[in-house]
Amino acid sequence: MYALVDCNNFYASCERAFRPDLNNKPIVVLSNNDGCVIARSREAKELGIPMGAPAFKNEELFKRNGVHVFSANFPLYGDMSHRVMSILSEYTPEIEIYSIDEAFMQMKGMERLDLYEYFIEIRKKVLKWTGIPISIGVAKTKALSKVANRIAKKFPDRTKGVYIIDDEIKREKALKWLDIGDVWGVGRRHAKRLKAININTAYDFTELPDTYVKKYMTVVGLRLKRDLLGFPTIAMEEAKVKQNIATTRSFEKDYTELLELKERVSTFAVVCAEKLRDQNSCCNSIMVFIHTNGFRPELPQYSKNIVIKLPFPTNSSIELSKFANQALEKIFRDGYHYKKAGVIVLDITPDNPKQIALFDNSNPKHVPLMKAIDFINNKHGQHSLKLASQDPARLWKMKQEKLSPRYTTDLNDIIKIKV
DNA sequence: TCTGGGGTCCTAGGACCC
DNA sequence: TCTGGGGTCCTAGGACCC
Repeated sequence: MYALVDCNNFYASCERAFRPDLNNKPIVVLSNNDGCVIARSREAKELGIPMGAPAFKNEELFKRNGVHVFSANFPLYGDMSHRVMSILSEYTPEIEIYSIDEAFMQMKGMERLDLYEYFIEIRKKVLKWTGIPISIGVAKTKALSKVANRIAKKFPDRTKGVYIIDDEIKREKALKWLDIGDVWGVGRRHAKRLKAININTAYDFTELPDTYVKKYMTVVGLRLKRDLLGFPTIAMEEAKVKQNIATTRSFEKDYTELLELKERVSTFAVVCAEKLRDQNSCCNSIMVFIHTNGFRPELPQYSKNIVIKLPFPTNSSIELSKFANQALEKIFRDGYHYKKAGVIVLDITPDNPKQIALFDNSNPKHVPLMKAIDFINNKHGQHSLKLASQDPARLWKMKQEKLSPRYTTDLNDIIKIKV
């Protein structure tokens, strides 16, 4: 059996874990720059606040209903995620961390356990140790465990947050209940096409001929169909190094000068380099893009990206910053109001062993230098040391007016208890 | 005034090889 | 009249996930 464990309203729950006064109150968490709603507590969902709603369009609604608004605090969410996952890891040797708030657990060899009781216990422990409520779906395949998880979430009172699909009757009933658009792996496009031919539920989908599924949804759709039928087809995946790493941001205001953009791009490249070193990788290509603000159609629009093939594989902040700025100079045009930029490192290869170029003119001194920089930044706080091409004052330059403390990752922010 | 950020996989078609 | 067969690599675009 597979279990899918999913944290309920994860970001909102993280904020609430340290603010018990917000129990049963509506909470929303905003994206970077305090832009859009990216998480809602149950109470906020019940107020009809849609996912992705721009914050500035909903200020009235927030105020009227006493909604507690938070800027995204990713260091907090990342750390809380880590805590939840490490508890789950104690209950099975085979776990796949699928996203910041979800994990698949394979329960091979545990057939004789009372799985319902087992997961109820896990749920209690996670709640007690972290303050995060979770829902758990269990079934014969990964896709079906996703379905079971939806049922656990939808009917918390009846399921106590754990639902198991363990026979054919439950499987059929669940699939007939689930709207096709809510099936894992069926997005907006496929849902629309399927509904047009009167395929409305997950069950209808499993009745389609293989040839049709293959034609319109490729082998991906075919695998999904098999998995929903109860034949394990989508396998557990082991943790892999990333194939692409992106660092991109919208700005808090428009930029018009090349110099301003260079500073941003330099910072993004440095962060990409840090992420590369963190997974012991180098990149062989780098992409830089810039955009004007698409929400202001009255202004002239421009967007462009460029990929540069590097002369040698590297994860040096200095090299990547240099190449990123060379790339930027090639695509920058005067006379536009830029709102967003990003750096993406591609063609990622291992740091060791490293394939060196025949005439490799990379500077070998960068390796110990980066080690020293990482050491210092780890010890004295992220980005204590920066390149001179970066703004010494600020890292992201984002609007973050409702930021909560970093309760679990910064000693200065640790929670205070009255005595 | 103000609208996020970060990933994966698959396929078709073009360019090239012998 | 009539013009082969078998490959690889790369890229862009589409679809999906959280």
